[in-house]
Amino acid sequence: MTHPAENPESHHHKNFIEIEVEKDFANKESLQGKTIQTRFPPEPNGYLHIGHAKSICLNFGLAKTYGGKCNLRFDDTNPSKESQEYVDSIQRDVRWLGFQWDNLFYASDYFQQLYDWALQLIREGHAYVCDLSAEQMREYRGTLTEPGKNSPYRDRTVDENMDLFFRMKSGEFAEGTRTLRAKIDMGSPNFNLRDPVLYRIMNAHHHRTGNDWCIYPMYDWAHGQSDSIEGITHSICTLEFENHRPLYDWFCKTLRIFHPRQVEFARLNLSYTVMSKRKLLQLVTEKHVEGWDDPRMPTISGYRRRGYTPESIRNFCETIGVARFNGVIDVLVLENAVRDHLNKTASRYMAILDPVKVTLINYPDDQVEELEAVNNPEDPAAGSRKLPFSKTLFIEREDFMENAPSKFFRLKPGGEVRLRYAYIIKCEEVIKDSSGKVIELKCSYDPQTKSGSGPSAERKVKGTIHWVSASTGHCAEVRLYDRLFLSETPEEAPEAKTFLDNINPNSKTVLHAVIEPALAQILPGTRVQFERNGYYCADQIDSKPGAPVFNRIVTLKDTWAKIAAKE
RNA sequence: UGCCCCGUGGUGUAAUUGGCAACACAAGGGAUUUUGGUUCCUUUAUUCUAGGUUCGAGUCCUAGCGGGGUAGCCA
Repeated sequence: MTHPAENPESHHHKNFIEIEVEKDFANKESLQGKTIQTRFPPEPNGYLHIGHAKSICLNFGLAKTYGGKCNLRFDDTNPSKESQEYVDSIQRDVRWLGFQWDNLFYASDYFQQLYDWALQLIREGHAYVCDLSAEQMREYRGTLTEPGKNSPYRDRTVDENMDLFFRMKSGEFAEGTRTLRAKIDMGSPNFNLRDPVLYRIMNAHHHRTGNDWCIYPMYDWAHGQSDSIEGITHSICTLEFENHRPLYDWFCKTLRIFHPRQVEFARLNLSYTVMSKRKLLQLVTEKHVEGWDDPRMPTISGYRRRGYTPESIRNFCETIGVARFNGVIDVLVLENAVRDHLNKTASRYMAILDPVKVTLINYPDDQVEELEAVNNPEDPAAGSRKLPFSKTLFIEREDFMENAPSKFFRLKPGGEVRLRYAYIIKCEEVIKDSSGKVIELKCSYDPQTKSGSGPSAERKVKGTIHWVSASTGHCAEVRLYDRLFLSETPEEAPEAKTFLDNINPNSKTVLHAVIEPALAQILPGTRVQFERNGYYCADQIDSKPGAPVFNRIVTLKDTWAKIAAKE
């Protein structure tokens, strides 16, 4: 047992699981001389989401903190919902998050052992074959207030059970006609102990075992024993399995096998986000989004495509902590985590999303200047680049206001503003089309104020705006993503509505921006900041050489929007 | 309605054996700034309720209230 490594990069305070783990290794006889062994146990029936990231960080983090090991184990006991595509995507996502498993296992690796253990249970009088239909079984199970009734098949002899179970395995019976059940207590206040089903008959092709089996173990029967086989010391799972713990313990005890400790924690809930795998699947299959990796999806692959960094997701998981209280985390916390990381690492560029033309009336017609621009003020090592400047430019439409409030520090008629890394300009004339829309601003520039050219350039004006030279600018597709749901709690839909009714119809906006030349050469996957606007990622799939397509990762904080909203 | 779990600023998480309730984010105010970004300073605000044990309770006990989970041959 080693002690948690001093980690200077985080102000980590121990969560309750770490405290329990430390206590266990200090006190439990069975753990002496051992190191922690955890596992991340996804079912390959969908893509991983941000909630899984919490579990991944926890399980791999625990192993790392205490010098132990963490396995990746696929809980593949229900072939009707699982596939190799999901297995592959899960491995990719775990690696991308920055974790490497010590062993790769599948619950299906243990099907034979599980079967043998079932035989042991039958032999020792702890399991029986039951002929009740699913509906009958429900009736026999009882209700919240009434105990269940014993199945009429509960007292079959060992020989009869052995024979029937063997024939179940041999494919002699139709799906749904028989189950193998543990013989525990139909009167238990805990439903999980009312003779739970261990095996059901399923004539399904399994992505790994093919057609070897036609009986498949239930979660409860497979999970704890898989943990036991792998020597898992701490089996971390979410709160909804809390009521299963007595059963988990019963199996280990009755089978007399290594007994891991199940510890439950609260799953992640994010505001404005759905986290249920079933609902995420529905969004994909019904085409409300463009796939599992749609940048609006809370999947790991969605965040990756969107441009989130693994570091920011790990930091997020660290920030939110681990507890047994079921709360909701504000998505802002996640967004802040990316901003925080990207602020330090992303190079800045000029891009105009909604251009308006600016003509500098006193600037020489054919002159082009190469201006020096800092790539990242937070990181001197990022260096600088040249920015072409000329008579005709584009600025952001929202950086000009004809009747501006006093606190508006950008361009207005007769007003001055600095063009970042360039000159101070003054708006002399506003040109509009017949509909009244501003189409051009005629401005003068002050030649004394060229950035970095000495004391005369130090003149202060209230605002600085970004710009792109018209002659050298490129055009690029930009996708603006907003939250997928309008409701803070999308799963809570009013009567006769579903979470789909809470979808934000404007969660994706595609536009064409004017970008500075350097930005046009950016490699797919690169994350950049569009100055004064937000962080963007050159899409890995749709970008072409010299023609990047940008996904907005997250906007910059916008204090002005807050001020303007107050007016 | 049974059983299990959980209640600490607006949100999330801390608080050695019971010993000055703290950290982050959010919100407000200010400073700096050639990004209304970043950074820095600062303010507001917390133990669900009622009893009990104790010199002393967020922590222990009892009751109440509130929230969540649970009646798949899903995981």
